[in-house]
Amino acid sequence: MSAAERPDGSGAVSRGAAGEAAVETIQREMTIFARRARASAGRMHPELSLVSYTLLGHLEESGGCRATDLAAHYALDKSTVSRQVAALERAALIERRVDPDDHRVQVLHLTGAGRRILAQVTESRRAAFRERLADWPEDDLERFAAYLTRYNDWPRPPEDA
Amino acid sequence: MSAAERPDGSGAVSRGAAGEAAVETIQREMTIFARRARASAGRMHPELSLVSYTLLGHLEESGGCRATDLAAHYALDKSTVSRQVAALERAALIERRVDPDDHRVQVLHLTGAGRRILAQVTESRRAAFRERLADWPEDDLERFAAYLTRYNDWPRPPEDA
DNA sequence: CAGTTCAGTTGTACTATGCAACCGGAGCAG
DNA sequence: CTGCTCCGGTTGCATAGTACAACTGAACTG
Repeated sequence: MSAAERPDGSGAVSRGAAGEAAVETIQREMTIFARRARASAGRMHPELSLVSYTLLGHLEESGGCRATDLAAHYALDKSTVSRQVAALERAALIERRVDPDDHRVQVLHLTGAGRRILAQVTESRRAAFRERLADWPEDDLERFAAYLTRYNDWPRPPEDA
Repeated sequence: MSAAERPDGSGAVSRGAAGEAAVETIQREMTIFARRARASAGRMHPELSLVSYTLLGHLEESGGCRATDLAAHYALDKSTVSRQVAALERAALIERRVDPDDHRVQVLHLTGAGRRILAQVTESRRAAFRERLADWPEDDLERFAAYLTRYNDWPRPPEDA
């Protein structure tokens, strides 16, 4: 049962042998990437771990949010976020502002230093990517970017039928 | 200095705005993927963490090797590998055979159970990837696979000129 | 006002990891 | 053979990141 064993009308196309091989390759390469990413996640930058970087990035995009939002968005425990936030605050990269409307809430904001470090790390990462992708034709870059986006855009929000 | 500031003849193409945006997207999506992979690496499978899975896979491919080889290949500390190996042995997924030629060396081999679990985890991962990629056209799968392979194939071996 | 809900913190435990120190066999020089 | 060194592997720390559970204090609800 190599290919057309999908009688489920799920909208899926049947896979030929080539498609199966491609899925296999994607799995393997994603695994390799995940392992490497894991290995370098801590030492991504002397200042910022991958998680901290992500949290800071979220604060930048959102223009400030609550720790609980971060936890929910990234499927982290609130205690984990609490400690990460504490560390980032200790490093003066973020600050907490108690929400005047709800004293339980602490809205997190990037500080100037936080914005600076975030930009710096982003730039250093961007440079690394740019170098790594330096000899890719522009067409391939755009297709690869689209594929990655599509890959990550899953599971799609359960588009309530 | 947005684009054609690369007077270095490095073989790199100059990037237009679209190419820059694509690099940016690739960076962002790879970061997202890395974060998710990190989050699920431990609970990838009740039996096997991502690292254990990788080590088992290497043993399968290589048909047995030393712990030091694993450490070198995956840039892990030998102590880390030692402990992982100990756990895998405890779980009876691998066995050690002292090299008769060099009593310092323990050649690691998959056991039957190890092979079975590895195959099972591989299959379960493959099924997950298949589902995730179910509605991708075959052409896109193949291109995506090729892009990922190319991406991971870096830095290339220092092709001694 | 009392009970409940919610944001966040803290205590505890566990896993993964690295570094450094160590152990024991192997190989080599004399 | 003896002694030194090299090397594979283990073990003792220390650290980071995480989760779970219990707790604190504020806010909402009836």
